[in-house]
Amino acid sequence: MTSPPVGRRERKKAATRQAIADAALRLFLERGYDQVSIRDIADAADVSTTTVFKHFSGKEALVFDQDEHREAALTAAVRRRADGQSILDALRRHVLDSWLPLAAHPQMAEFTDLVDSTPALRAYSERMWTRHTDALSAAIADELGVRHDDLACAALARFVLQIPVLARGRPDRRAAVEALFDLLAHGWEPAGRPPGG
Amino acid sequence: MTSPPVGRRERKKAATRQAIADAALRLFLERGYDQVSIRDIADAADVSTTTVFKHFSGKEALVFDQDEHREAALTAAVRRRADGQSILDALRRHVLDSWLPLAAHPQMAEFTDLVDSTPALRAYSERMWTRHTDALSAAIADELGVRHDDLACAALARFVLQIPVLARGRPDRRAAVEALFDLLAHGWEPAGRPPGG
DNA sequence: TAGAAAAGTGCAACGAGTCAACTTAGCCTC
DNA sequence: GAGGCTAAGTTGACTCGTTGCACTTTTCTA
Repeated sequence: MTSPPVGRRERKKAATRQAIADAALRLFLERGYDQVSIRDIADAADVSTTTVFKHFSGKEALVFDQDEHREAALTAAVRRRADGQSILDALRRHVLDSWLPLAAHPQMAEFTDLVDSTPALRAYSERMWTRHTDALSAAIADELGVRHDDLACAALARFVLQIPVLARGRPDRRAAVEALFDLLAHGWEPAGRPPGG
Repeated sequence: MTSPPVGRRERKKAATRQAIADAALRLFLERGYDQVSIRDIADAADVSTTTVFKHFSGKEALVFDQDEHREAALTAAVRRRADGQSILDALRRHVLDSWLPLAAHPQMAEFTDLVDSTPALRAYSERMWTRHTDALSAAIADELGVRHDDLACAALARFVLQIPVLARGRPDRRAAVEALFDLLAHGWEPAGRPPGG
């Protein structure tokens, strides 16, 4: 994935970072997020608390350790989609191919429980998705040849990024993702089916 | 609006609360959110920091002082809509009638600037809207006669509540709200107009 | 009038996060 | 290989949001 650190120095840095992340995850799963302090984590990783903050921007970031590629992958899915494929279908493909396997991974279960049972982490997790709205919106606008602040593009980006959040916790995630993309594609009031009319 | 506090005690309590809120807003507008501490506010309102937290759940809550009626109004808009009106149209009416006038109020301008320029407040503001998703989703499900965890209802509630967020900062808010409801009603890919196809 | 209940105070504490000064260790160049 | 540069890590003190506790004052009620 990423090129391995070459010097001893960088290897040690990476090792320290990993030790912190490992200790944090272990303690969080053992005791719960709120019952673990940064000091606990620093002690377990045998570093000082300031070192923890040198490697991670905050306590929540210790839980979500890999977010770099998401934005790039997202915009690439739009920009490098197959000929004739609509943007919405490209995004549907991307979510189905990239996010579903991750979410379905069995090792992910207790991790997901941790996030779902901690309000601070739930909020942070949603923000992680929605952080990419601007980039995705710009990519869509480029592809459609409209201005970057186009309202429909901004809305589409925002709503698409809510789909993983909405599908999380559903028994059949794949079906949920498909249904949600269908709703975005055709709307809640397609001619002849006004809900509650 | 709310029945006026009757006893001396409740009047004093309300006065203290108001003094805190006023001091907070004044200081925030003067110096910026991050440059004002709870202790500053307590001093300005001539109370102790503990008293501040007896009246407000946290620092952000000092900025948004009135959120009670929103949820009730939202679900009522769905449940007590006119005969033959679709749920989506009822929500569109409600947003246009209730939220637009508030947002357009000129006195609101510097307040909006404060919120927009402070990341913590932006995030909190979005959470204030989305906090009502569950209640709105349940109301919609009731009206449609489907289960409370129905996916389409949950998605509709969530997306509708994003509309004020999306419309904020647009030059023509009313047009933006209308356009966004139209998108939700008919989708991004109505037959014959596949975007980017 | 006594006393419960609520409102408020003061103080101390905790945890997250920052800052500045210092040490250590890898790396580079002469 | 010596000396110097730099990044990683340490230390300790500090700010700030937030909570808990013990206490006083005010107001309502039996």
